[in-house]
Amino acid sequence: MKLPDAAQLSQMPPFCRLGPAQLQNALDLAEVRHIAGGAMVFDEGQPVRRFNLLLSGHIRFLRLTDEGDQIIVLHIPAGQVFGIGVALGQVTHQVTAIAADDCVVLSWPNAVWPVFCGAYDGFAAETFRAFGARADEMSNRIVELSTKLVEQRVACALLRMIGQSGRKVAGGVEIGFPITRQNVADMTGATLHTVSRMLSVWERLGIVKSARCLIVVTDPHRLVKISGMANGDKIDGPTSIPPARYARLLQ
Amino acid sequence: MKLPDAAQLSQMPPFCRLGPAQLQNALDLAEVRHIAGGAMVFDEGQPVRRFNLLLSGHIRFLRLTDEGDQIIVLHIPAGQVFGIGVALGQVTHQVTAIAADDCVVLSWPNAVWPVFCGAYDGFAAETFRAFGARADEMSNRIVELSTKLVEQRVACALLRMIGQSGRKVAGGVEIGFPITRQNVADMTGATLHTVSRMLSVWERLGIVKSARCLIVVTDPHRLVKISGMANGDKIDGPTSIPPARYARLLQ
DNA sequence: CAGCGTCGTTGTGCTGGCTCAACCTCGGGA
DNA sequence: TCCCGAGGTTGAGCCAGCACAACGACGCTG
Repeated sequence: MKLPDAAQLSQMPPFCRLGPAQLQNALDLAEVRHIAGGAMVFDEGQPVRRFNLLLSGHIRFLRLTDEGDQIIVLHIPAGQVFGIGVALGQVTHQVTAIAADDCVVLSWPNAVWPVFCGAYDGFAAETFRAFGARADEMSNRIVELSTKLVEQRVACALLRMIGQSGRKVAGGVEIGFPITRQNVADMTGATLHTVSRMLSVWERLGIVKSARCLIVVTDPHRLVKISGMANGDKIDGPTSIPPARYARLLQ
Repeated sequence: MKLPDAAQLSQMPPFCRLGPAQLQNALDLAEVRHIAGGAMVFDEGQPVRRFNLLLSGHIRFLRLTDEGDQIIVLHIPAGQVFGIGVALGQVTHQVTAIAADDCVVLSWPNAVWPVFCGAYDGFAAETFRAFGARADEMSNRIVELSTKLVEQRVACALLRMIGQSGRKVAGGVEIGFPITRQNVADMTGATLHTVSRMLSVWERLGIVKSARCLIVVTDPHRLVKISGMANGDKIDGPTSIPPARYARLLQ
């Protein structure tokens, strides 16, 4: 549980181009929090007072409905800023942030935000970029929820998680933080029961191997096939446009 | 079809705090496009070369799947910048932008972006803010798609549209741009058939009045009731937290 | 080591909304 | 004037996935 140092901070994308003195200065202004897995970082509706940087661990953004459902909107990996209502013009947090595993979080008061943005152009630019990625992920989720079957959505969710936080282990790639069937259900708009059945079948087929709060994908390729994404998602660059896409758009 | 002038530009949030000389300068650098309803502004997968400001009209962001489904991700009202891959670190457009009605669009080459951002702090800040709102909307959509029935989602979609682009008319509020049942279906992840049935029933109940490509909401209050949102959505500020929300989060 | 809470599995029935299908209505073009 | 295509309505049947239900397995705490 040693305190974070400037070297560690300089690894984080928004800070990577700062000099040693600036890094130390940023550290001096920061509050360090060690957050246990499952604990809340901030809650939907709370006023935004500080903005945060996740040094290590994983944060889950979730929304709770009046009926008691919880929906996992995003997972934040280490190295990203989050809870930046100060930049987004939000007085209160729009989501609840919960530590998926043990986390180390730096935070600064809102007033520091413009200082950081002014310190060098890269800071705001890097944050913009991270936000573009999050917007893309959300738009992908909307497309999935609108068009895909539960089975495909679960496959997409697993692939997304091993893509963002996968850890190579013997015989496959495991999801880098504790995850329950219920969590997967909360990500895909399905029920615990359906997800459980699905993983059982996939385990029998040798596609995944799972245990309590742990999922290892042993055959990602087959999962991609199930997920039904041709390749259009997440791969950037000049992709050729499949003619079928225009079925309804053009006459 | 007269050309836009500096006065018009100064109405737009990202430009509202610029002086006359700066406005004229921005205008001089801009390309003006008049886009007919239904025409494409840019397409998913195309390289990002310019960023845009919508002077008037409405833009629809949509995604097309390989199966030929189209999903409407967002509607952009006049006054917002869009297609700013240059800021978000995106080489290619992630969505297709189509004019919902006749639009006037200003656009600038990517290289101008940092110039605008440097010209005054408010430009980047205002764009950030607009992006925060879009992220909120998408996160709301994800929650809706995950937890609500089609009927509630359609009600939410109508309410969102009259909230963003509603026009007061005799006997209700009409959606401020042409919209088909298919469009509504594309927004809610439903089918044309289901939406059509639903609007028929609502018309009989006196909740809406609709015609070809037009929907007028005559009883928004009843629509809110159907949509099933207590009030948690879109209203900002310190809302009290309903205890039911913690049903599953706390033991 | 007993008790309990969390997490997971599996079976059974039911239903919201999709698919398939047929038909209607309006508006524009030749 | 007729035709044609886009948009809209309505009916019938079916099935993916949810609700309900009961049980099993692990790991903590006292």
